[in-house]
Amino acid sequence: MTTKDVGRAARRGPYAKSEERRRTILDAAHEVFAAHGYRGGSLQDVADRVGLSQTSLLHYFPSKRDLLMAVLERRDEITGDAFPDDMEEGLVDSVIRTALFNENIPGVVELYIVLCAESVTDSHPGRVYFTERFERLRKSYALRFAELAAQGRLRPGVDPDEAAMSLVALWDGLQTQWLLAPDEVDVVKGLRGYFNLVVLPEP
Amino acid sequence: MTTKDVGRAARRGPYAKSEERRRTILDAAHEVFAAHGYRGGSLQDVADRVGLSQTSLLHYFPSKRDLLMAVLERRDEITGDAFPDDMEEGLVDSVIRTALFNENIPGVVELYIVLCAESVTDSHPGRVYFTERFERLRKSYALRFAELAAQGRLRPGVDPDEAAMSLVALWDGLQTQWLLAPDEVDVVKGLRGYFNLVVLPEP
DNA sequence: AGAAAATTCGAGTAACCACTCGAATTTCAT
DNA sequence: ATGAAATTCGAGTGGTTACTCGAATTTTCT
Repeated sequence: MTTKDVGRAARRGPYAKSEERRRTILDAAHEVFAAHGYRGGSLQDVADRVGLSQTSLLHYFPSKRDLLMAVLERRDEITGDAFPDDMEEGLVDSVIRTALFNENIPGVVELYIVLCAESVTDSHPGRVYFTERFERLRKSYALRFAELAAQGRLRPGVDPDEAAMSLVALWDGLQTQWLLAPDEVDVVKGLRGYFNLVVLPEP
Repeated sequence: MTTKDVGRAARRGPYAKSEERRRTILDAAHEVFAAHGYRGGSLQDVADRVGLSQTSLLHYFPSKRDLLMAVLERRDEITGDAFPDDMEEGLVDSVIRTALFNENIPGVVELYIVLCAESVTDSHPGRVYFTERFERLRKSYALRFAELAAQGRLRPGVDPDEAAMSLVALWDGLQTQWLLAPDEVDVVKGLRGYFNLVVLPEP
């Protein structure tokens, strides 16, 4: 007996392919929620894409809400959102690089934009996630802007907290417009324009 | 016979209370779509709020899609969105005034933010509305920024088109964050900050 | 090999969805 | 007042939803 033998319960871990299954399910759910939103997307649709019965899907994620939360967590892993504090890179370069990268993954952007706005509706399971995410982002960016200010590289009169809030807002808003009119809206251009206004060139 | 008498068809207009009914239905639908989104909101919910059967509701708006379109049209009427070109007032004052007004009507803002993002999903009936709205807004603001530029009141190096795009994006993004954290986010403050960066004070 | 746990699924549930149909009731111009 | 149109609704229709249950199958550990 390798496990605690209380009674006869011999707990066994998940089987070999389990983790991979979970990942393919999450990828499918990512697509579905991006294309139809949380309320508009169905478990059946997700199951079909994986080639699994809906019942089996529910074996891995016991409810639709759980599936959504797992998708959001996975999104953080993919985009490395959990570690935005790579202090090696400057704020500006970091943001622009990410924005450039996002141009190649409209699906991820779509998921984010769609679920974010949907989460402000009544009792949406993603609400806490996005509220906390925004708080975290604002704090993180405010810190970076404050550092720039300490180096005299922030335009006088600009408040780091306000700049952080505005940067997040601008970025999201640009992405929304970009999704609706990819040929007319340039996210990176908009962000560069804002940085040019707010942060001064190195001395 | 006051009408064309082809055959015996005697068309009669809607009854007296019809228009008022339509308006109360639209108000209820506005609430429902704001609270649950288009896909998440149900005709039954709307009908219940009006105190009408679902069938009667469908007499006024023959489909859910029609109801949504009517709600969006009504939104334009309420906010006077159809006439953004009140040239008497400056761009800055006009935007700030509207933003201040919006603080008192979170429901209208919520409807806008929720449906806008939802409209980027597959075959959403509101997609055309929002795409065109953004185009119109960008063009209108670009014109106003260009006017400021002609007066030497636009910061050198700022492109009017880009400023218009960014203003719309910033505004929407701020509203989203405001809905999720009303006490921490100040839409007007953010907009003022942007204007301070972009437009120069009068000579 | 044997047994238990993990995985799969078919069938079903109860609720809800947008929408239709046919018929009753109310309004209103004549 | 009367007849036709506008309005209302009850009762369905076919479909989908998330989710449950019980049982069969597959994997893995001993």
